[in-house]
Amino acid sequence: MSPTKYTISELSKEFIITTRSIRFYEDQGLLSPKREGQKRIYSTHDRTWLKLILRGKRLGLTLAEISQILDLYDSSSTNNDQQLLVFIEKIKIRKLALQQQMEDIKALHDELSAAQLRCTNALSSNNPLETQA
Amino acid sequence: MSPTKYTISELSKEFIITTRSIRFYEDQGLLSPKREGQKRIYSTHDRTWLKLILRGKRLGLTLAEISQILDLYDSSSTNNDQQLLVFIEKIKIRKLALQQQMEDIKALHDELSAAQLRCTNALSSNNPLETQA
DNA sequence: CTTGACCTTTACGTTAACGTCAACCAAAAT
DNA sequence: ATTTTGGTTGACGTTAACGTAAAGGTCAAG
Repeated sequence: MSPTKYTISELSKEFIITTRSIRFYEDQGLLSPKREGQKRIYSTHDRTWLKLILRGKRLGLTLAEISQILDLYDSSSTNNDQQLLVFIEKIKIRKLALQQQMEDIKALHDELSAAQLRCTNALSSNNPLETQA
Repeated sequence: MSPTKYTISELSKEFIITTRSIRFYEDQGLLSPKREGQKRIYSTHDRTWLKLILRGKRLGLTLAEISQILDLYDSSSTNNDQQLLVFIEKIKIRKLALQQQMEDIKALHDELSAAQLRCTNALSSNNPLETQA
């Protein structure tokens, strides 16, 4: 069974980040672990949150943006219609940005594939006589 | 016909970035426009390069990473097999990172959709005929 | 001629996201 | 008992990617 509580160093090892980073995320309000005495104790929820943070980072999001997205995850607990509509709008905008990023990735991936092909074709063993640009 | 030469301010307007940024990219070796006297003159090639730079930024890449990718685009002009093999490896690694990013985007997108749904469902009075994008 | 629009270089300032100490505490191992 | 291990809070340092003047060159229009 996977553990239900984690120390800061356990998480830092699992995700290969420094404890400094984890504390920094807390400073910025992205995490709020419980304490046992002085020591931080992370729940599975905290761990999930951390995973989401790191995924956001891989996508090039700033911590501020990630924070906003994390807020959206809890948005359904709001009972204020006005707020809900705001959330829905924010979500739509985020999804559009992701759409754009998806297209960017596809384009870049295709171009890299083309470059890859040119490289392999340019290898002299495959192409003993040609040196076309 | 679209122009074949651009001033720095034309490009800055077209892509909605500052001239400072454009000059900075040149400083970092990502662009090398010709000069007419003192003034920078950008070719369509430079413009394309700039587009690639901005796309890289949208993907959260650093300028250093973008620079390396731009190098890969020209890699087929190399005639050194050893270098070509290095390029091919680099391209593979880049493509793997893109793959990871793609998965991250899909996951996040799905989760946002779920959150979106929870939000619409949480709206107090049912709007029975409401649909969404 | 001088004003204004656009361009230039040089250089210091700023923000985000940590890195890197320092000085400390507290439980566990030797 | 003391060393080791792992944790804590400051607080200052660092890097990337620009922002923001400062100080000036050029060229057409008024």
